[in-house]
Amino acid sequence: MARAPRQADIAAAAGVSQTTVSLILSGNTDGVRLSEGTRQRVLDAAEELGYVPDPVATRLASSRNHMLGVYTFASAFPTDVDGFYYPILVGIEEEAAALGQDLVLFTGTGGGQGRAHDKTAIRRTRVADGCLFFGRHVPEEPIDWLLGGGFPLVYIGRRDELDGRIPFVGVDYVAASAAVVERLVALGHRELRYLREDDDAPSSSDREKGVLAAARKARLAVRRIVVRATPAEVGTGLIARWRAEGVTAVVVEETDTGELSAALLAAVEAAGLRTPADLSVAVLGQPKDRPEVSGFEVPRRELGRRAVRLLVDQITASGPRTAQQIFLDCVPVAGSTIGPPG
Amino acid sequence: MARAPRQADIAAAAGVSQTTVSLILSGNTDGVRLSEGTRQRVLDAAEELGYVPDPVATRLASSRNHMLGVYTFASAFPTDVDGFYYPILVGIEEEAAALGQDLVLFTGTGGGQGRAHDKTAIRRTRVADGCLFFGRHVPEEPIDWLLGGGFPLVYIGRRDELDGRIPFVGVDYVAASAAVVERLVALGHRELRYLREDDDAPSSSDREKGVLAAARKARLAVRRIVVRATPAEVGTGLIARWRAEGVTAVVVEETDTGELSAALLAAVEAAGLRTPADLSVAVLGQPKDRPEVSGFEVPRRELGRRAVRLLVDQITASGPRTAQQIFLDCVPVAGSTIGPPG
DNA sequence: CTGAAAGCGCTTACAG
DNA sequence: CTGAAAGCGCTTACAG
Repeated sequence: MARAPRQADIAAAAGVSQTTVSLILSGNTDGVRLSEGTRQRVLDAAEELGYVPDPVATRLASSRNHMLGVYTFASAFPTDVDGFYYPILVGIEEEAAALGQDLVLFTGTGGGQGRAHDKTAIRRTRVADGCLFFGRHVPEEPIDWLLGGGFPLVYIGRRDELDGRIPFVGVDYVAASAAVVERLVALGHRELRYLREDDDAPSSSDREKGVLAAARKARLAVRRIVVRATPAEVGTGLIARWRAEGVTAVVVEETDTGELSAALLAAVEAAGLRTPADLSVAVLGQPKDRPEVSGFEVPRRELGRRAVRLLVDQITASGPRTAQQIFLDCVPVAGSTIGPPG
Repeated sequence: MARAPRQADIAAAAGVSQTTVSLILSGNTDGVRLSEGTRQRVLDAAEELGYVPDPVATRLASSRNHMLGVYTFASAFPTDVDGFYYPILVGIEEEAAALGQDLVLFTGTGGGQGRAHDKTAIRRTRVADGCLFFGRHVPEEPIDWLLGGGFPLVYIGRRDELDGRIPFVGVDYVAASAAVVERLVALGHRELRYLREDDDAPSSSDREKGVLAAARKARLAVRRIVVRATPAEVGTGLIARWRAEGVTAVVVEETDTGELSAALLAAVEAAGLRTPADLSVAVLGQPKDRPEVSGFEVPRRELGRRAVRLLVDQITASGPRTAQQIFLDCVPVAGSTIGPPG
């Protein structure tokens, strides 16, 4: 195959030095004056030869290649929870395109022999100018290593590992969850439950925090509010017990799989209850294809866009960067599954 | 922060040359013998200093960067037809991971001022070792340019532009469509229609070819079989006319948007007809979330996987490459919307 | 068995 | 206004 043209080839064609080609093509004309004729000759030759800068060489020499990494700890295109991550990716692509950045998807996690493999794969992200990360956990060592080396990175989702030094764009689940409980309280509910999965991701504990804060503020009995369960454990038995306890409203978390909220809604139906007449149900998030369910909408697309912007900010920032942590607000969804206690 | 250690630092610490360090660390010991003592000293020093190879430099020096480009003419993460492209991307990612390749998503098309922009953006794909393309059209000039330069590329979907020199992985719509018609004929249908969009993409004309071939072979009257229509034109009026003409079965193409098949199924229902009792309906493809519809399944995930494999083959092939064109078979979906003519 | 040297394709001082 | 040179951190012939 014919080799890709280099700056040297353009230089030969235009009768100038390779340095001049570099200066002209990179637009790096600070304090440098070049004759318009030379400029045009070089640009024409570049066009003629179909020149495309080699990003690897560019990067080695200057440390900018207009590529943003996207590191997902599982799969960038998950087959099970596609509905959840997809909008984030859409946002990332939109904003990257708008800012003239290409995206590098690191697939390294596929081979997967655990931690050791992660380490190598994560370090590979350095081929890009910076990298977006998402996943439920933070592999502290390699991330610390990247951070220590001044490598720009942004997490999607709140993270408090590494002494809060990880920049991220997260969702304000605390406020959104509290707002849902406040609405229920305003409707007159006094006995409610918060159903969550038994997994301590920040998004889960933030929701719990919001729920409890709002409950305390309304002086509700808080002791029995939080109920941890797997989707399999959610059935008519649980519903019956709650009814016996005088529960009039249930709030359930929505995770990436959406299984818990689906299980609850199914159990309520199986128990022959109507919402909100017999029981108010709100989801902390928005279940797929169920716009009638009360809760809130996570701004996923915006999450992707903001993460890209924060990352590019970091890359182009000149001074020492301070960890930036951004929270986005959720949009309340009125829905029709909550109402005054029956 | 202290600069990340380089091979030179290890060399200094171990009292050897940088070359030796490179040889030992890269395990590149073909025909080279190193004393075990030196080896151990170098490895210890590397460990001690926390050495990690710089991926950028490694790639510059070894001229392969293990990155595959993915060029979509619209958006890699489309917001409207996500269900269609997503499985292809899943397949691409899976196979890329299996082969140790990262993916570069070229987002350049977002800025979009038509052809000129395409050209630049497409040329940029050369930053990767090779590139996958998909989209309904082929921008001949830049693709020809890439091909001429020996740049490895693979299209997803059959292409016959550029004198058939474009390597691709396509779907055998001809055979799959013919098989559907053969099934209908075997059931006893003699008067059928093929409903297609008014757009001449290869995937549409291939379907038509298969339908007509099977119809001719069964000696059906072929003149009125093909009906071109937009989704908006498909309503109860059309159904009524077909009924009046004695039509007992309708075959409809499934495109990326799925609008045409959805419109037909809706019209049939609106006309108060049952399938297959009153009318047999088959879709050439598989409508989303309607597993009961008869037709065939396009192996989209496999399409992605095979495209990646073909691309990597091209990249690693040493001799002159010949254009490779691969067709994948569809999987018939029995479904329950076709039966003997009522 | 190991080192000096050239080169991957760029950028960036530094000289003219 | 433009060029020669060094350097980014590696790999890979080529000498000893």
